[in-house]
Amino acid sequence: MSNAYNRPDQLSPELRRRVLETARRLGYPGPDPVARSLRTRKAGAVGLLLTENLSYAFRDPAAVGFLEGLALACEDAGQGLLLVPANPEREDVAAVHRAGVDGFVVYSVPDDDPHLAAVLERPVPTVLCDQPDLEDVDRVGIDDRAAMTELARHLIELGHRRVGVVCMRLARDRNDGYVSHERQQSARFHVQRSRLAGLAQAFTEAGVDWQDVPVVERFDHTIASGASAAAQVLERDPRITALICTSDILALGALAEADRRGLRVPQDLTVTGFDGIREAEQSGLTTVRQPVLEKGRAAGKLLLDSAERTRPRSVTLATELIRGTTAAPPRSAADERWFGP
Amino acid sequence: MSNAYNRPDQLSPELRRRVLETARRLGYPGPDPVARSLRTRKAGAVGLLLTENLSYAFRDPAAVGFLEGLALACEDAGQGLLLVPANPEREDVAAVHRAGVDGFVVYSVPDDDPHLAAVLERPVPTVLCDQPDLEDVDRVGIDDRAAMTELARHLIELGHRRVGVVCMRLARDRNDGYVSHERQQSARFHVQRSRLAGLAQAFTEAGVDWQDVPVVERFDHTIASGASAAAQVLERDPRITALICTSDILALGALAEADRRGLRVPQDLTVTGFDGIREAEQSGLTTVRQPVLEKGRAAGKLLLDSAERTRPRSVTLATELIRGTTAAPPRSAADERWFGP
DNA sequence: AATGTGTTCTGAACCGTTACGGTCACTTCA
DNA sequence: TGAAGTGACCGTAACGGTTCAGAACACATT
Repeated sequence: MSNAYNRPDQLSPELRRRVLETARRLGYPGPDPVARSLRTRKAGAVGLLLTENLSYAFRDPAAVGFLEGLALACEDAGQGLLLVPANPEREDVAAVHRAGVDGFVVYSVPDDDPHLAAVLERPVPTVLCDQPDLEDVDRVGIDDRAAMTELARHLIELGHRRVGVVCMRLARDRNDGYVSHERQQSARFHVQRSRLAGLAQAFTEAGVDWQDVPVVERFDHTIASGASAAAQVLERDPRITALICTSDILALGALAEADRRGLRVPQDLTVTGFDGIREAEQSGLTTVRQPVLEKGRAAGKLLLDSAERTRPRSVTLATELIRGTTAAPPRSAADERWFGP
Repeated sequence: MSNAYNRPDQLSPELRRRVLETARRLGYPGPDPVARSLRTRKAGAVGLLLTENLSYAFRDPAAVGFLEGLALACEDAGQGLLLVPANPEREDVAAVHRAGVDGFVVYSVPDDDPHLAAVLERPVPTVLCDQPDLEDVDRVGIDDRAAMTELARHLIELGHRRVGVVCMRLARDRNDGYVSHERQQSARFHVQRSRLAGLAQAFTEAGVDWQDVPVVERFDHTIASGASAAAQVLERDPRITALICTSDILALGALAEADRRGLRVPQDLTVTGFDGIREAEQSGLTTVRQPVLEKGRAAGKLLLDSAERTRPRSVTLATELIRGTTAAPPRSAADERWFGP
């Protein structure tokens, strides 16, 4: 039976014909993929875990880029890509347990995510993306911290000393508002933690007291969130000369808010992002371009070539600082800095 | 064993503890999802078939919107979403056979696609999207033909009579160039066929000989393709006053080409699209907005509520004509029309 | 003590496939 | 003619769960 479908060379054409003929007559729909998977111990698919509403992945251009790269790698290997429905609100890990896959890619989830723990318990290879190094697990990512430090130094060189920060969700709980120093350091999202640390380092080195820098967090990663967060920063300290956002999406919101307030960018206020999505570069934002597609592809390859080399392996991709329409701080602000307020 | 994990009420806490304890000691990784699927006859996932390179789905905003909606529906139902790697070049149907899913959504593939045939042979519910009605299969889509007719009438009202068309791939073979009348009618992609038919009807009714209207096809669905196709149309007949594209992506390319040629839009040339993607509406394109997200969600719901109602069912969603920066034909062209060239 | 009732636990059948080894017929060559 | 070799075909045992019938046991009732 099996041979008739999958191994035509193992039997005579005559028999094969006969088998297929009766199969059709009996209404046999062809070998069952699940049973086959059980027997061969291969699901023919890769699982993707992202702790966001699944649909979010399609709204964030950076995530879409990552998906595209990952899909590319899967396609090359003839593997399916299973999007695992992991709702961040509910702690329902069942979906992870039920996923019939040969391996997992985990994309930017908090360190303490129960879904992540569930994935690691499964006896299949796993690749972590945008996560800290974990024992015995493959990893792919960028040097968020160094990239952000570079961006910060660029601003510092231009003369910016009074800055504000808008960042994404730092942990699983919703905390829309100011971020304490403590919360910054104990942030559960590796990416956000690293980026903030990079900023803190650069500005501290430049003699700025990081404690005084307002950092505002938003749970939802949308342009609207970016705008409202920017507003909150500007209300706390209207005299900041640069608004650093930890993602382009947030930065686009900040741009909108600046516009609403009649602030010219970059003359009155410099805004920066992170990721290098198309919309951001089009709008002239200063940002860090990271190879999201390449990241996805690398994650897929790492997973699918699991045999290769000694594991765990770690891939760090290069980033590039995009100098958009940044400007020196406005005169008044610069003067203030030199002569006091 | 099974009970210890899934049915805690069926056994004493003491035994459950003991079972789990020894399981852990033996390094048992928890129930195997594939074996469970085999027994329960549920894969817990929905398959998505699109005959494009998988990664393409993430590059086309309309497709991304569809995916988002579908993902939304799957998430609600706690189902995974499996992207089936179906390469349009190779006729490798194996991936369809190997997909462990409880049902399929098929998104805009040609009528004669072998992958589609393979899906229909599988004994699982299926929902077709942007496909013609098929016996015994659920369907969701829009009225492409009527929508395009409406758009055409709008142009006709403005006075456009000399138009050109840029369309997407009409069949599985690559045919970058002019499209014969015959090829138009026998197009294998339902969506493209319907849109062309809608145009033909409206313009014929307005007294335009459809045979004279240049229609140029492009295999790849990219902005660059749109631009080159627009160039081809304009070379064939530089005096056209409106360029109708069957997708926004192509239309964006046409806009770029118009710009390159120094043609002002819409004063010198009117350009229209189809889909209503964000970039298109931002650039003021006249287009038909279709609810892509809703389409994906509807497809998912239809599939997941398979029990409900009598099948097959058919859902047709509403579209909306977006009147962008269309203009009447330039004077010269209008004059020509009245007084001859 | 025998019977009934309810609970906890055990064992076996089944899901549909593939891998493997064995049977059998038939060819080849000494 | 018989032994060895070849290839086609077939039967069976897993794969790892879930489910369900019924065994075993505890306890209450007559």
